[in-house]
Amino acid sequence: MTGRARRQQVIIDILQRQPVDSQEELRQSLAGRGIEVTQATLSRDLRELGAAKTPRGYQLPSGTTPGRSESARALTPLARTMASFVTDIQTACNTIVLRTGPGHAQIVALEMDRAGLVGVVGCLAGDDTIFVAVASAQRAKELTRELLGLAELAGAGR
Amino acid sequence: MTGRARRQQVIIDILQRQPVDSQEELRQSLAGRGIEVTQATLSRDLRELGAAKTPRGYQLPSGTTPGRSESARALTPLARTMASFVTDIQTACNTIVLRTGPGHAQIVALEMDRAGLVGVVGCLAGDDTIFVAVASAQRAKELTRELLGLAELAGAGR
DNA sequence: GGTCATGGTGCATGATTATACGAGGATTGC
DNA sequence: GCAATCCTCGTATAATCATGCACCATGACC
Repeated sequence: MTGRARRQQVIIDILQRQPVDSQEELRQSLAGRGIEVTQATLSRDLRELGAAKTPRGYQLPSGTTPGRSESARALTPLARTMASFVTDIQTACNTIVLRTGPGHAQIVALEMDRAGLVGVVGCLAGDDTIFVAVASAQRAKELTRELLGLAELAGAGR
Repeated sequence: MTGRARRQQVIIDILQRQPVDSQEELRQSLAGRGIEVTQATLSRDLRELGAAKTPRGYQLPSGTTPGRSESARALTPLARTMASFVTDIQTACNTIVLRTGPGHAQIVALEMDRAGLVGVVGCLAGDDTIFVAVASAQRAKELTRELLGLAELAGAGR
């Protein structure tokens, strides 16, 4: 009985790393980390966390932070840039769209290019928007989660 | 008489006015406005709109706007701009690409942003080209048709 | 210790949402 | 016209989620 708080912390971590489309899927991910609970408990946890079920999986409300536990990666230039300028990230099939403040898209795109993110086919930046073409929809999903983390946005829309 | 687009506009309107906790509740609100459909249809509509089910009811993704209340759809700024500057429209999966005369892309993209088209995740304009990322390939198709109409291009794309 | 209140959980089940399938209408090409 | 196609939607049902209830553990209090 490691505790509810800890479990919810792990749930946050999982949701930020990978797309989760159902509570059953989440249950299995938790089991993989040695935490076994029923779907009913997850239903309660997700409500308490304020998680939303979107067509692209469960999303945490913005402001939810991962327990610095495992996500403690030193801040890369990309992370700093993203956290500073990116205001929103959305996925659509195999394309990721990032929004920034006016005039900042170029800077962010430059850093993304330098970072050499796996699966990224190319970036195209305007004034406040960046399109990222990704090799596959699947990879786009994953990448979006990662980028949301870097940008410290936690949840996508609203 | 494509009730679908109209219905989705009404759904957006309802979701922005009052909390809706279930599709059944939404169904009743729609019925109150004279639109009668089944829960299955709403499930599809909500997915296309990208709506998320949160502990506080259904939420629309940021950027979704109420859209012209159908009646005022006569000659919008978007329609005028599109008809004036857009020379070609093509769809690729979930991305729509519009071509304009040299230097006109920015103007058109600006109007598209203002229009708050349903399903549009973001626009990016160069000099004579505009990329539009759409939430789904399905929605991209529909939107392309609508845009072709606005641009008075008949069957340009495809 | 005994009793009570509180919080967290599983189980079973009700409520809600998603989807496979097919019908009906519109459009296109012949 | 007629067949082929594409859309949209309802029906039926599967899949998923929420919750009433009971149980157990813990801690406060007598």
